[in-house]
Amino acid sequence: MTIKTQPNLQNLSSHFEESTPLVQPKIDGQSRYGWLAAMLRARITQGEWVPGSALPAESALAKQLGVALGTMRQSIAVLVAEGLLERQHGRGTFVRAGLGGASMLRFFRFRQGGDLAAVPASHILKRSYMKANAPTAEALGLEVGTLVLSLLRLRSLGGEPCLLEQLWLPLPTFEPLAASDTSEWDDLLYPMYQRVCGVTVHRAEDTLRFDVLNATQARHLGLATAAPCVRVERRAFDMAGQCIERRCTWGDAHAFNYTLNIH
Amino acid sequence: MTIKTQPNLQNLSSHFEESTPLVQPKIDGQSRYGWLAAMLRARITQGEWVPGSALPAESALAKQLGVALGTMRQSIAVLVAEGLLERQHGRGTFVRAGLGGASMLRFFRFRQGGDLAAVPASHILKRSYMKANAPTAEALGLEVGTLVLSLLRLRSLGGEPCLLEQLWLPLPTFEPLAASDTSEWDDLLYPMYQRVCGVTVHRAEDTLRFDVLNATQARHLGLATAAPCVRVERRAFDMAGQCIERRCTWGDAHAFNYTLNIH
DNA sequence: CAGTGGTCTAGACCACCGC
DNA sequence: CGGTGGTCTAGACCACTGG
Repeated sequence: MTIKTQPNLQNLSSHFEESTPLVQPKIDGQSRYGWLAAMLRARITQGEWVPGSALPAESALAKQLGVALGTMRQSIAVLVAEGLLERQHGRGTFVRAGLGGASMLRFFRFRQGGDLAAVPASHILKRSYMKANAPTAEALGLEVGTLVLSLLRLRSLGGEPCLLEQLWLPLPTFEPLAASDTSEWDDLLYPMYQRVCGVTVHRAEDTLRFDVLNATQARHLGLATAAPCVRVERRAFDMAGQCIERRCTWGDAHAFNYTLNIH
Repeated sequence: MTIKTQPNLQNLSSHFEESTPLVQPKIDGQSRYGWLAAMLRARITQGEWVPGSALPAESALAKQLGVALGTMRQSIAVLVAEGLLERQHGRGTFVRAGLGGASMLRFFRFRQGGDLAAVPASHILKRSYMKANAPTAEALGLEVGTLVLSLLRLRSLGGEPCLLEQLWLPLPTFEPLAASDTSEWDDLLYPMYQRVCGVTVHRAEDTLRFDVLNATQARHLGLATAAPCVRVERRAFDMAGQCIERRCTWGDAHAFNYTLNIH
């Protein structure tokens, strides 16, 4: 006769009053690995293990939660597929550090000298508080008119301007960026969001459109007014799925170049 | 003591002289499921199971090949991830029918009346034999100057032209398309490739660029000469990874709209 | 070397499908 | 109902990493 052991929930009662309970009820009809994955997901998004750090060994987790090793592995595989975790043979299972290479350059061919991994220099042209208009409010899940932090930013490669960006960031999360000296900022924003504001960008959604430059945009990019451009509207999300950045990027349409695979 | 059984290779010797041997040597260092996947892949791409048909049950395959069920499942999972197979709970494991919804419309917003799944009507403007130029030869893996079949095609939604396409197809594979009445052709080419030429389009690679229309293109699309457009260059591949179509598609840049997710 | 994830086994039982 | 894929177990052994 086979005795089906029940998962073991002890040692998990130290947290309470969290937004997502760390010990979740097993929804009827849900697989055990799906339920394990949901619990791990909650513990990760709530910061029990910070991005870049290692989880306990799968064997330890399996024993702690009272499930078989294979089941534990399956639940971890779910989170790896979601991009939340990363496994390294012989080293451990790690919380992913967040998006690094989400460069807008992926949509353009400004590459000079074959340097595909070049990071364009960043120059903040303007920083201001601003009332959210309808698209920004909708993106960030705020009421129209809520105060947000807005940035105007020019990115250059080899001294040549290539991309113009406007960003809208919710408060008070990004309040730390309102005071610091913009000339000291990094060329990459997302690692800085993490370091300065404690926000990890885990996923982004980019929408591409054709557009023409207005006079101000054209001046910044060194192009003619009404020159054709590609406009990328991005929404970036943290690990909990909350949108924490709206961004519009403009680049010369003649430099546009993007390849994708269809399966 | 544990006795490690050796995989069983009997009942697989009926084919020989194939381009990829159905019974492959197990490369040293390769996992058993990787080796099983390679053998299944060869049997699929060589037509042992035609697209849309079912494979034997995983339990039968595992027994036939002398491996544990879990190992068999893992090898099938590889091919599912590659898009070669599709599993349906309670029904079976099937060879995927090929790309159907690879419409170029994904890049444009011509949708009228919210009908997102509308298939634009197809009209063949021209069909001719042509010597492959450098880009076409490179794409199809032919010598420059090799004869290929070329098509000029206009796609319309609600009577309004929206996309202009030129295609280059290798011979003799697509010879059957050279004779038939083009007014009888389907609106979707890929299912027709499969039915008429026995070619399954399994994967495609699309490269997007900004361009302007020449006079002829503009006339067909009902736009002005030199109007801004987006040009999509596609290479389509069969199950064996061979490029079997080169295609250029032009559409109004103002209708361009594409969203992608970054992880 | 100890500790990690990766592979593989041989079972059991469950959930879904179509007849 | 029989046949399919999906879940889960409790082990064993392998391969990689780092001190």
